[in-house]
Formats: sequence, C-alpha cells, structure tokens
Amino acid sequence: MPELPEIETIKNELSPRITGQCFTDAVILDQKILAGGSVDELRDGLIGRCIETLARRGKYLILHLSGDVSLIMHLRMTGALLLNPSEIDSYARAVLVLGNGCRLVFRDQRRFGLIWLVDDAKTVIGRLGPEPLEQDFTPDLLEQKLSRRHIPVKAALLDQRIVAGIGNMYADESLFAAHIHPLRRASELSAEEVCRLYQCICSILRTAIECKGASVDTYVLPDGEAGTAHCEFKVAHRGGKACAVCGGIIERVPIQNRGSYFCPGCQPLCTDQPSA
DNA sequence: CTTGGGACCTGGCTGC
DNA sequence: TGCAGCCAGGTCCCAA
Repeated sequence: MPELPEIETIKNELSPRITGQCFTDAVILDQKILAGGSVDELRDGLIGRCIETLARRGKYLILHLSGDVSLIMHLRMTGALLLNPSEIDSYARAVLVLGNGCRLVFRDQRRFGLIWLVDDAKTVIGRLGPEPLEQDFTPDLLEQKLSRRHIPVKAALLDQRIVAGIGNMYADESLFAAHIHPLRRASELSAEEVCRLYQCICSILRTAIECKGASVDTYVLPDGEAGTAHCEFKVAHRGGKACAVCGGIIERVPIQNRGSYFCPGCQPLCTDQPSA
C-alpha cells in the first residue's frame, strides 16, 4: 500500500525525469479516476501546461504546473505511477503524455485512486495534519493531539488530521518499535511513551524511504522495480509468525476494520508489566 | 464536538 | 473443478 515513504520515493524518482516537461496529451481510460469535472475539462486544463515542481503532502503527490494550477494524485491502495511502461494493460486508468515523449501511466487495480486538477491545492490537502518528517512535527505536538483522542492509538495514527502520511503498515511498525500495544487509548499514553512513539515514527519512515518503499501488494517504483522496505517489517503482514525480538507469535486484531499486527510480548496492553 | 461503522472496488484466498 | 463468500485498506460520508 502506498503510504508516505512510497509516495516520497515516487516523487524523488519522477522529479528529475519529468520536471520542466509540458503535457501534450492526456488519455483518461477510466472516468472514475477523476475526483471532479469531466474528461474534457481535465484535458483542456492540462494540455500545454508545464510541470514546474513535484511535491508530496501526506500520501498525496502534487505536480505544481505553470499558470498556478496543481495536478494532485492519490494512489489509495493499489495505485501505481509508471513511467514509460512496456505495456499498457487493462488496469491503466490514465495516460499522460509529455513533450519529451515520456508517458506517465496511472495504473490501479481497485479503482480507488483519484486525480484532481485544481487552482488551489488546499481544497484537496487542506485538512491534513503535520508532516512527520518536517520540523513543525514535535513530540509536544503529537502529545497534544493524542491527548484529546480517546480512541485506540493505532486508530489515531491512521487519522490524517493528527499526522499525515502514516497508513496501516507504518502505524503497526511504529507501534511495535515503540513497544506500545495498538489498542492502548491515545489519550492514556504517558509523555515518555509519546516521545518514544514520535522517535519511532520518524525512524521507521526515514528507513523506509531509504529502502524506496515497501512492495507488498502492487506498489512498484515508476520504472517497475520493487522497493525493499517490507524486508525490514517486524510485524506488518506477519500474523502467525514468530517475533524476531522475543520469539512470541505475532497476533492480528481488527481496529477500524483494518488488520492490526502486533507482538503481545513486546507490546503489552498493561504498562506495569515490562516486556521481555 | 467525538466516535463508530458502512461504502467504494476487485484480485486472491478459503472452504464446501 | 467450480463457485460463493470473505478479506485487504484510504478516505469520505453519515448516524448516534
């Protein structure tokens, strides 16, 4: 699933290859990919505009275009952005053609991914919380936000208004690294625990970016290569397997209808019983 | 205001 | 072998 490290990787890989290029054509193969407006409106708004910069906000990829317009993409669960793929298969939803001949293909099995073309990016990303790897995200800010929420801390980490870009995989990995059970109430974490969680979130995300993302399910880099961040996973998608730290069996519990994986030995629900 | 649950979508897996 | 049913999950929307 593309989360912050995967989108950051896609941005980094695409940026040197498409910055400065103008759109010469846009073929929308599945109208459902458009978050608003018609196919003609998108084509009219896109063709002739140049890509000035690429940015990422949370799990959104933002292409700042000439004329103060932004093309925003969200890959949701199974989306991928491919640059000049050898084949355009039945899962291709949009093909964007650039002046240098490059074809940027939005591929998506489950048809949840979305594209916006807007004058003001804030209409799409305005509600997002702080960027976890930026300076304005601090342990104090995280503690302040978590203290008001009486939901499981795992659910709080998935709330993009609390912190942007964390999804199911990296929430599980961050909680494991911080030795915090995913069902602990967000508001009941100690200041020390929140600080630990903050450090683990930053560390887990940075490592995943260095690995160019986690290729579970359909995520690949724009050139079709796989990332390797999933090789570092300790609990995510490892239900029933042995914990590499304590040897216990990794369990799965549903939280907000999402599978949450954790090690009951390393992440005790009771805080007064230190882990092995 | 907060919280919880359903909808969206389809490939892959399980079980009969 | 065939098929029904369920699971995966990011975000939005609605109800309590």
